[in-house]
Amino acid sequence: MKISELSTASGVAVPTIKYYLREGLLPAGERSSANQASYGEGHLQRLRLIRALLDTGGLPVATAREVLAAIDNPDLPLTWIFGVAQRAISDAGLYAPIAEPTSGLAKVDAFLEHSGWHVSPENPGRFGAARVIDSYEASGHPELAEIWDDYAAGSELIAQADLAMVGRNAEVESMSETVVVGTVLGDAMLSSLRRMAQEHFSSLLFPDPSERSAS
Amino acid sequence: MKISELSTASGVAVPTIKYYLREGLLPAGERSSANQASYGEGHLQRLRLIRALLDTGGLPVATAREVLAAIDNPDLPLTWIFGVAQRAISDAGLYAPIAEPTSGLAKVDAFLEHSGWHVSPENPGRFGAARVIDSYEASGHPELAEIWDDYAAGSELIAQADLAMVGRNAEVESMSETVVVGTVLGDAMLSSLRRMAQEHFSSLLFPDPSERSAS
DNA sequence: TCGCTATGGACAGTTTCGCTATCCGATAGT
DNA sequence: ACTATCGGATAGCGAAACTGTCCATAGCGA
Repeated sequence: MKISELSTASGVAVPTIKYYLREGLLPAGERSSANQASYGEGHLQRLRLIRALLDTGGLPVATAREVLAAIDNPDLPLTWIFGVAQRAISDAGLYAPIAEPTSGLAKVDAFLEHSGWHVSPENPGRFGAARVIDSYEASGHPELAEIWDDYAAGSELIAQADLAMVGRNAEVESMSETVVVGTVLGDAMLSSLRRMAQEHFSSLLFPDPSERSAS
Repeated sequence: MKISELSTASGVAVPTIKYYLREGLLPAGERSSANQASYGEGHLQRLRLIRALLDTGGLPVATAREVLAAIDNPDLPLTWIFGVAQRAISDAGLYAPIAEPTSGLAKVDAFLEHSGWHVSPENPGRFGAARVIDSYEASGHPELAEIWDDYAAGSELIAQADLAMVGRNAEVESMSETVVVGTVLGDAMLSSLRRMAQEHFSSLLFPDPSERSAS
């Protein structure tokens, strides 16, 4: 397969593929001569994975490169892959370490204490959650932090499902890829499900006769 | 308060405040003369809300403008505010309507059918979830769709908490603001909680003696 | 009152990101 | 032999979110 065929097969424009090659997201094809390279099924698969991470997962290109490098590294244990995937989606400033203690950080740590969750201090989620709580307070809506326990209960279910997936077929070769895709796309899935569930319960709480009264 | 004082009080640079004024995120100050305007406590509060939506919620400026306009409109019923907030965080292409049926869309609809969730066809979450499932499949990891039920159960808990918050104090004046902040920042909160819960259950499943063995 | 500084407003410039377009010299295929 | 592609390198583009520069004017201390 040459680059133009890879392009039509994947739906990704040729210059874009060249860009991904340059950026190291996609490994180079097998060079058959000075100006000819051939790409295989693996390249097509990789390209689809790239688009999933970028389009659906919303990762920046630079981050996708790191994640893909982690997938390609066979020496990384699976538990590390989880961490790599986490750090990847936590690239943004939201999850960056917080230097000095804030009110939100204290609340997060208090929760970790009483819930018994075993979380290291540098977990990006710890900083992200702290920042969200601080934002609740800064924007004048501290009461939003009250629903923390229900959020945590939901997250627990979800994370257990995530881990169960790993535990079930930890031997599978492509497991690290599954972990990455699951972690990266999982956030998008959750947001989508929350939107739907919100509408569902909203329609129960506030039945609106003017809209979709009969199903 | 003049603009420079508003700047130091909020930590937002003066040119940035001017930018927000231009973009209509922040209402103009009260003009006292041709080159003097004074800003009040409300402006400071609004600025903090803006930063929460942009920085923590990750909204683009244009979207934040729409959300803020919805908050400012006293005629919108609370149930609509929910929809506005949802559409706001669903601005990206991920949640855009899908024209022709896809495998993912069929799976989402099948779930809605058997779960009894009452969700309108144009709910952005429906398209987002469908796209994620399609990405699972395209990237070669369709097994990830298996955890759907647990994800849905978690989302249900979370959405119920969201709605309970509204039901509890629906009379409060700033409720629409609370709904928006809660919906927009809720996604960030959830992602953070998921990161922490993942680490917690990961450490249970794969105890790693080399790392934080003693708490 | 004088003069310095700050102000509000308009507008142009900057940076980053993710592509996209243009060249170029070297084949591959006919 | 000749022309259409190919790969590779480099430059350019457009959106987004600021940031910097100007300028006429106004506040305010000396």
